[in-house]
Amino acid sequence: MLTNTRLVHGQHDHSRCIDAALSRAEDLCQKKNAKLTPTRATVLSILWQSHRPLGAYQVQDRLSKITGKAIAPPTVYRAIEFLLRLGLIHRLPSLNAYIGCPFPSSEHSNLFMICIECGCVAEIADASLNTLLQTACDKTNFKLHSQNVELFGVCPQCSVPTINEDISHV
Amino acid sequence: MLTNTRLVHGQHDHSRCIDAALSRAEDLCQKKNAKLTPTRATVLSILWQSHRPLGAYQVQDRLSKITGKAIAPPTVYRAIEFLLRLGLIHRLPSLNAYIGCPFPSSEHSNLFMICIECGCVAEIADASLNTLLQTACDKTNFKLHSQNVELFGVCPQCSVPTINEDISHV
DNA sequence: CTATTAATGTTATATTATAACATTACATTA
DNA sequence: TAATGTAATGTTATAATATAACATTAATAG
Repeated sequence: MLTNTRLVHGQHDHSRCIDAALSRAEDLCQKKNAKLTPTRATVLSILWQSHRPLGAYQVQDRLSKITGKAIAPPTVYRAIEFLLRLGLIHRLPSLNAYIGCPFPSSEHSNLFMICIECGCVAEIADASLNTLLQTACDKTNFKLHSQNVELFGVCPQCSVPTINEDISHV
Repeated sequence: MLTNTRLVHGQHDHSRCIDAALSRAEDLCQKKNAKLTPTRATVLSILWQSHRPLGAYQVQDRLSKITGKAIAPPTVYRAIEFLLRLGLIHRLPSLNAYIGCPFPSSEHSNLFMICIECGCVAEIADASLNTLLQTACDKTNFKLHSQNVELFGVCPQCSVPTINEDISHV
């Protein structure tokens, strides 16, 4: 089971997450002959600032602040579309929000664990789950193409009773 | 495995689906002491006109035509909210659309098979799947509250090569 | 260098959803 | 029955998310 649960749900040096994500993105773009332009790279890094997803207009705000100039929605949505196509980010439909993908080049199940307390999102790629979903589809002759699995609940950090509501891990 | 796959993916007397849904709704409202007002009942029946989900503004159009008067968005969203709360309908976040629930009173997995050809949506309640999801969450100490599982693919009707593109089953 | 394509900028607008407040319907009970 | 409270609906305005359409600029290939 491939997952970034440990990082998302625990204290860690997050700058390494960001660096790794950008480096993976560069590799993938090289491989696929796609251009990771400044705008696209910045949007990706914005989506990696934390393990919480951001809405397009939150990205817009940050992008605008970083570049120091006004950014129109299409700019953001184009970058998002590009990153989605390459599998570098995911859209979480139930949140209208976007988040960096921790393992963009591996086959995975688009399974997200969304904390309803702190908003952090961990991703899981689980073969046995995929198999089971595939089996359910086979039974009814449904040809599975893609999927979106959103699990809502409380992450380990948030379910520990704390004095000071520390959510710095996300 | 509880499912309405057979109905959704095959020819059937759809008026019976509608009648059954409304009858279930009446029972549930009685039990829960909730009022199935004309507006709410009409919205429910609109969402049961086919096995394809409808957007809120599509519901608005139809409700407006049925009642012969202008309907404002809040009216529709309130009815939808009521029906969602009772579990009589579901929201499909990836489609911004709503669909009647075929088994509102049973525990189920909110698992949807969405046909990318004809748009029909079948729902499945599968204990083994729920167990597996629960297990995955347990492994990472994530306390699961609710879920949304959307499977995209091609339904059996649409994957049969046909001469006349018959999608009357949905 | 120039033609072509890809990327970005710009303006406007579509689509989905909700806030805030007014009014009406309905039930309870004084 | 009148007064009261609550639930439901009506109404207006607007927030939040997303895209269409067209203009401009940058990058790349021939």
